[in-house]
Amino acid sequence: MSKQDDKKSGRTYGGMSMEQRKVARRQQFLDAGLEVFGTTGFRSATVRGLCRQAKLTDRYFYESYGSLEKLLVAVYEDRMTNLRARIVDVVTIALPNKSTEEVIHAGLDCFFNELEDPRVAKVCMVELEGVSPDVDELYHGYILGFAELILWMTRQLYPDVDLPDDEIEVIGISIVGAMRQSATHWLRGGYAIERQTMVEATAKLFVGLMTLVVKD
Amino acid sequence: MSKQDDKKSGRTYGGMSMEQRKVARRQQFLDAGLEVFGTTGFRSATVRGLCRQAKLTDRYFYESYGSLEKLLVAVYEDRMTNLRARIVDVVTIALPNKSTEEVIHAGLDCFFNELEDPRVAKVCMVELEGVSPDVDELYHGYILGFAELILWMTRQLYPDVDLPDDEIEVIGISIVGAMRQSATHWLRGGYAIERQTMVEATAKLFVGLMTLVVKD
DNA sequence: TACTTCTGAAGACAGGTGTTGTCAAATACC
DNA sequence: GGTATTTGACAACACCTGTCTTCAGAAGTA
Repeated sequence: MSKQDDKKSGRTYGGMSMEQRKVARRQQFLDAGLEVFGTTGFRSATVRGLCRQAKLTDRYFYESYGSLEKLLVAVYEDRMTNLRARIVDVVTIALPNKSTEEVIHAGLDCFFNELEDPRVAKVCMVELEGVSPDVDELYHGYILGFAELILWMTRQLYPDVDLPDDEIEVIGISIVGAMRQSATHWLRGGYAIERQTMVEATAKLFVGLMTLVVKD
Repeated sequence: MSKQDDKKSGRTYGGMSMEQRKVARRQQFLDAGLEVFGTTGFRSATVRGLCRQAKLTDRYFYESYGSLEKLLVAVYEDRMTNLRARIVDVVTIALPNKSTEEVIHAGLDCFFNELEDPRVAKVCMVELEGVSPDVDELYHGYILGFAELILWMTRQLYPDVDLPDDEIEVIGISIVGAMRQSATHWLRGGYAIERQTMVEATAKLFVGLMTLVVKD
């Protein structure tokens, strides 16, 4: 109540304040999580192995995240917000000037570009499936959000699409699934396919769908 | 070497021969596996819980399958061969007489019909992802096979599609991904969406793609 | 009925993991 | 320099799971 309002003194150490050390450690765990979950996979991950990777002690892991599941979610959300933001950037820049096909190509190229890091691809495309009910909820929430993002972009291009709402939702989800599966395929094949090819193939799904829907 | 060639005598018990009892037990585990993996999920499954569900002892589990992973694969392959066979049936019957759209609708309706059992949907759509490298290999082999099946059907309808091979492969995989994701969405929503709606929405992906590819 | 085989329940054992506690060394403040 | 705090390594503990063994009783066979 007097001078120090914080219960924990929080003095500086190693040239960093308490707060700085905490965020640094969180970042270390985030990096280690991407490495471990993105290579060995979540299922075989252990707290000890993760701390070894992060070069930190178990205690800090429990202080920072508390469970492997929470760290997994943190890593996922970190990369997904990044991925999403980049796509939104690219597309909103392309929207006013470019043709429909060019916008689609730009968005997909951005998508596959971000997933060219196999660890990111693994964490964002496959590792979250079936971990726990909570994670499932969050994961499919993101997928739905991604679908809505795609639908929003589509409406920018074709404001007069006339389809039942539930069908539109399913179509959006399907497209996300298509992107997910093709990205997984790309990853599993060791990125042997050219990114250009991935973009053009998936773009055909978009374009085909749109020409169909608009001409309806 | 004399009369009994089998090392294990294999006499009858409970009115069944040794062989009969073995296949019966394998089936019991298969059923229990579908139930456990399809509801609680593979990750939280244990040998003990599975045996309780199957009403059999641990020993028979190790005799019949040996590991949860092998049982999971067995359950998966069992349902997938069934699913595949039904779709092939429906489509090959529809192919000569019906229009393209009708064939696509018939195939998709069959697909979603089979997945209306939530346990089957869960096992076939989500549970195999990221279990182990071996299972991954097998799983994505099936996905690839499914993609090739779809491509084969497409060629029956449009023999003169002219696209690079690698693009065609990615497109096939994408379509499987679309079906997978929409089915997962359907499952997660407790089948609130009409099957009809699922079929029509995903059919638009097919039809759109084909009109685009053919008109190229 | 006597004997062999099969079954089911339970327990024993080892290995791995999450989690907490201990303690010496490093670092900062006075 | 002396003292308090922070850190890192490691051991300890409890728990769960896979796996194998034991053993009494059921079911068939002679």
